[in-house]
Amino acid sequence: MAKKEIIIESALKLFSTKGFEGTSVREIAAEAGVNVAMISYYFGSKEKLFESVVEHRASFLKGVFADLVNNTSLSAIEKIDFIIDQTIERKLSNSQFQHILHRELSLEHRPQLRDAISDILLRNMDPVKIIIKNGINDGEFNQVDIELTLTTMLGTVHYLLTSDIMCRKILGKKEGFSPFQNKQLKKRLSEHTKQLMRSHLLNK
Amino acid sequence: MAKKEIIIESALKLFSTKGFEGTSVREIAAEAGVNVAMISYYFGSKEKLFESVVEHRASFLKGVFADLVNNTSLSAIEKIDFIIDQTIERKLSNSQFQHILHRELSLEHRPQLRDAISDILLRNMDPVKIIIKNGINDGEFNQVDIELTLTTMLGTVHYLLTSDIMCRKILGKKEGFSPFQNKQLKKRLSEHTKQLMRSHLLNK
DNA sequence: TTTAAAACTAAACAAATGTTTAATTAAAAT
DNA sequence: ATTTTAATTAAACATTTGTTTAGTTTTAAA
Repeated sequence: MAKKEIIIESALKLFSTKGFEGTSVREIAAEAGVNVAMISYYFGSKEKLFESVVEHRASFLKGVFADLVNNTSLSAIEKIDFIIDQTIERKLSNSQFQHILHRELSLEHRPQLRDAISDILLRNMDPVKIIIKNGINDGEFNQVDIELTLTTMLGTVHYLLTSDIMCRKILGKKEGFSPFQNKQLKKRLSEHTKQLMRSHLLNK
Repeated sequence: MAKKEIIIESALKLFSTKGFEGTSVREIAAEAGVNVAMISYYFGSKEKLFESVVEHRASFLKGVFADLVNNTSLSAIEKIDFIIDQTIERKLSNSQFQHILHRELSLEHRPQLRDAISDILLRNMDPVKIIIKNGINDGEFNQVDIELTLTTMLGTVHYLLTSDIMCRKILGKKEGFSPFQNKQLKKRLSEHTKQLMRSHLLNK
C-alpha cells in the first residue's frame, strides 16, 4: 500500500474514534509510521487530509440502485428488499466511515464539507424514491410518505450503528458482544426492516 | 439566570455546533461574557463543565412513560401514538442537546461519559418495551421484534434530526427552510410514524 | 465596622497544536 | 555518471490550548 494511502487509512481510524479536532496530526503520523511533515507534504493541511479521507472512502460508495429503477424482472417490493439488504451491508461494513460522516454533518463549521457529505449519504436516495413512487402508481404500494419512508429505512440501520454501547444496550447484550461484526444481528435487522416495509407499503 | 447557568447554556450552544474539542474555553467564556478563569473556578475543568452540561440538560428528560404502562384507559396502540408524539416533541425541541449526546456516543474516549449518555437516551426504553410486549400478549399487536421496533421509532426521528442540511435535502426543501422549528414537519413526521407503527403492529 | 468568604480579574504557565524550514537521502531521468 | 526531482527527516515556528496564580473587588457574616 502506498504511503499516502496508509496515512489516509490511519486518519480514518483515528478520526472515527476520536473525532477530527480530537485527533492530532502527530497521532496520525505515529499511527501511520511516518514523519509529521509528510502530512503537510502530501495533503497540504490536516483539513485537506480530512477531505481526502472522505473522497477516498466515498468512492467505494458509488450509486448502485440506479440500474434497479428500470429492472422489470423484479417487483417493487422485491426491489425494496434488495435495497434494504444492500444498505445494511454497506453501513455495517463501513461503520467507521459512517461515524465520521454523521459527526461532521452534525457540526456547523466547514459548511462546504457538510454539503459534500450529505450528497454522499443521499447519493442513492433518488432511485429509491422513484422505485417507491412507481410502486405507488402501479397500485402495488400504499400511498405512503415517500421521503419519510426512506428516512425510516436509513434511520433504523443508522440508529443501531450509533455506537456499540447503544447497540448492546438496545439489544440487551453483554459487554463482550461486538455488534458490528455480528452476522446474526445483520440477519435480524434485515428481517425486521423487510417485514416493517412490507406491512407499511403493501396494500392490505 | 445565575452566572453558572449562563456558562452552561453557552457551552451547550457551542458544544452542539462545534463539538467538544472544537470549542475552546475562551470561546465559551466570551459567549457567556465571563472571565476564562471562572470556568475552572466553577467547574474545575472543561471536561467537568461538559459533564455539568449533560447533567443539567438530562434533568429535563426525566422518564415520562413509566405511568403509561399501568394505564388501563388507553389501548396499546393509543399508548404508542402518545409515545411517538412525546418523542418527536422532545427530540425536536432539544435538538442541540441531542447532537451533543449522539456525537459523544460515537466517540471512543471518555468511556464513562458514554455510558452515562446511553443511559439517558435509553431511560424511557424499558416502559415502552413492556407496553409493546403487553400488546403482543393481549393479541392486540403482531409478534414483532420489540427492540428493533423501538429502534425504528427512535431512528426515524433521529435521522431527520442529524442536521438541518440533511433534513432539507431529504424533504427537498429550499435553503431558507428551518426544519427544527417547523410545525408542519412535526405533524408530517408524527403522522408517518404513527401510520407506520399501526401497519407494523396491528393484526391484519 | 471589622472580618471572612466568595466572586472576579489580568497575567502568566507549560504543554500541545498545525505548519514550515532547511538539510539530507533516495529515486528517476538525462 | 551526473543532474534533477521526489521523499524523508529533525528541529524550529508561532499560536492556541486548558489551567493556575496572585491579587483585587464584592458580598455576607460577626
